[in-house]
This record gives sequence, C-alpha cells and structure tokens, in this order.
Amino acid sequence: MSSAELKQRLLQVIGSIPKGRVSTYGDIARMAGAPNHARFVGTLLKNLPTGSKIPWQRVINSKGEIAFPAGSDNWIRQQQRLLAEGVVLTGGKVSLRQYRWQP
DNA sequence: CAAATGACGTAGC
DNA sequence: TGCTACGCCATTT
Repeated sequence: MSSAELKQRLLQVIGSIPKGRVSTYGDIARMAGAPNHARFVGTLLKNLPTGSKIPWQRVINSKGEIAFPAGSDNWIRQQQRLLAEGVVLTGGKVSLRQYRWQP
C-alpha cells in the first residue's frame, strides 16, 4: 500500500471518531491496518490545511495527554476544542478509561 | 544518497 | 511512578 493510500485511510479513521470521544496515535494507526505508524499520524496532522474538517483535537497520545508542549498555544487551542465537546482534562490528561474510542 | 527529525509507543530499570 | 533507550518509518534537510 502506498503512503498516499495509507494517508487517506488514516484520515478516514480519524474522521470517524465520535464527537466527545478521543483516540490515540497508535490506535488510529492500528485501526487503519498499519501498526508501527503512530508517528506518521502525527506528521500527517501537522500538515493539515487550515480549516480542515478533520477532528484533529480528538487525537492524543497513549498516556492521555495532548501531544503539544503543555501550555503552548496549540495545547490550549486543542484543550478548548475538547472541552467544547465535553471531553474533560483532569490533571492535564484525558481519562482514556472514559473517553477512548474503540469500535 | 546519508543523516536528522518528529502531534509516537513500549520495554526495562 | 518516572525516566531513559530504543524501535519505528515517512519526510525533510
């Protein structure tokens, strides 16, 4: 499979995360049938066009943390978008027990 | 073409 | 519980 195809599959998976739920880089890669590509999910989101419909805020790391440096503008932006849809961060982290999405 | 990079994950201590 | 080391691999330098 080419990386362009994988890219589309990853975006499809991310786009299917329900509002108010989250998923991790690793889970997304696995769901797209490409384990070992967690990092690619990140490099992919980084290059998203401004105003994309992709719910990038629902993607966090395996520890339940927002991947950006805590307190950075991006971190705050993501936290706001999560709060706006009902995902609460306690102690700077999302409770994967509660919000992690698995089909 | 070699080396560095990165919105990651996991094992080991 | 926290930190360090690796493994990983598309992209970028």
